[in-house]
Amino acid sequence: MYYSLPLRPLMNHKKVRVRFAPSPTGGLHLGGVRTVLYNYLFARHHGGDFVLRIEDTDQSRFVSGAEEYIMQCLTWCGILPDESPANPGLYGPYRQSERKALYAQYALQLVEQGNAYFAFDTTEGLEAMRENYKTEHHNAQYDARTRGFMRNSLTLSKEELTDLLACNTPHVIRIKMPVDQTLVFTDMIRGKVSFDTNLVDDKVLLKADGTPTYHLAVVVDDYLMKITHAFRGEEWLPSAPVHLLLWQYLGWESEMPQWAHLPLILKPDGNGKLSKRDGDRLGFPVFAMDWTDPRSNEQTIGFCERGFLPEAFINMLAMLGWNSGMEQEIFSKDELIQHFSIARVHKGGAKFDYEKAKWYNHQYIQQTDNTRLVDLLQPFIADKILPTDACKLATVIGLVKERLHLLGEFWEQASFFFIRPETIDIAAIQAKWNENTKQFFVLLAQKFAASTDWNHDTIELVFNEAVAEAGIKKGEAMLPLRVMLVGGKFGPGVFAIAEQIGITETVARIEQAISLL
RNA sequence: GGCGCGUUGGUCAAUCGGCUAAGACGCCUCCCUUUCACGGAGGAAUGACGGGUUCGACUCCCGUACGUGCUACCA
Repeated sequence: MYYSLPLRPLMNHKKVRVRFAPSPTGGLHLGGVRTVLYNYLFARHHGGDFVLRIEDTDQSRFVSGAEEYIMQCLTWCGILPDESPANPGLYGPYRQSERKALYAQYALQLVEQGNAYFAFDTTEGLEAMRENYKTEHHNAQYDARTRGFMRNSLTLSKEELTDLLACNTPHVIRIKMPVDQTLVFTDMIRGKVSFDTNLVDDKVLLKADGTPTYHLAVVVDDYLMKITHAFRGEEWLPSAPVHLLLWQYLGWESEMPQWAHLPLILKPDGNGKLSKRDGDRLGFPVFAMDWTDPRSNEQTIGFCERGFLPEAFINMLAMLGWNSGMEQEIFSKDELIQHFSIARVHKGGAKFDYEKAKWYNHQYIQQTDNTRLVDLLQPFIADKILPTDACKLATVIGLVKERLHLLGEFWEQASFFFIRPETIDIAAIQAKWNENTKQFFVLLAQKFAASTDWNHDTIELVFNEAVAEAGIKKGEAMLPLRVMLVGGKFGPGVFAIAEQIGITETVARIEQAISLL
């Protein structure tokens, strides 16, 4: 038997509605943010709604604070949902734990229709089955081959079943996978995908505690919330036939959303999908924002706290698995919305490249104006900069921004503007140091101290005069002056630095350096 | 093991049968800059493999290899 669902046009008369449905179990991963982003871009592009639904049915994995954390991340990224637990629309509640009562009726309906059944097997019973029926070529699973040997409503007599149910014997409801069917559906990214029903197991739909598994919950919720397009990670592809069948069995086939299974984000080295551990191991963030596990108190750094601009983070993520087809790589959020199309999402997984991510951030730092950078920089310098220095911050940022890839690098690039360097690279000065240069710097300090005008042009004029009077080469003095003021061989133009730190401090740093040589 | 999905430089990727295969990151060289960076110019580096189909294949088909995902009363 061959069964297929027709592909409906992408743009139909219904309003586009998409959802992001995370489990509140911990930090929000790069892949998660990208899924949100693609949902958001697709919804905005088509003038549709973007819904946040919290999939918190598994109490054993629930982590307190995780939902609030997810909202914070979305807020930081600037990709807020139109409907969410915090901002309900017409299709609430938006937490599965609050929708618990909804699901059982549908599972029961499936049992009545003969598409599902009660199963009373214990953990031990299931383990025994997996052990007994596995072969060299097949893993044993709960399916047409094995369900006839298990304790379920297909094998139990009517009386036994009634008794068991009457005694509230713990049980689950499983879908009854049909035999010898080929299920075909059209994925928006992958095209036609097909599955043999004989190879899919009888997934649990309703758990013994009465909560639905993901399989039942997505279908029911997507239906009730009128979701038209469903994006999720590629790891869900193997269970798509179960969901397809559920839409069909529940009689909602014509309402089924179009699926798009997104490619995975892989680790930069080696193989496998990117995990938090890879970030720890290779020294880059994996979560959008800092996450502290309430149980272990383990802290994990986020892109935000590492010094990424949200626009850069979003831009970088958008390009990881999607491409506009143009040469342009820097896209504002509005441009992303305008150009995004699901047809241009890649099929293959993409390795995450932190260097490229930093390059995006670097680009955004360059094009962000200094006053906004002053605000963004606050968390990174609040404990370092005196309030009296705050006014010159914008100027300093303008001077050093072109060498920043992360906001957190600001202090190492600019601390000398605010405080005297703790150590200076004496060796770099000594290479050019002799009695003549020493006399030059003594003279220079005197001239600086006597200056009335103090800006980079006048400073350079004074410097040139001193060079001429001392009879040395300018090249012999430039680098030592830099090292005296900065501490090392780096930083913006030396006269601009002198201007910013002021006459007194400039003279003091020169004199201190001379005394050390 | 089974099943699904994938495979263009080290990485992200363009190409929808005409390719002398874009561009970006990273790397290297040079210029600019008496520092570092920015900027500019250049360079090295790519179609997994084998069969078809075709006048012509990176593009289509098949096989193999490799990668990856799933194979829970987790999502």
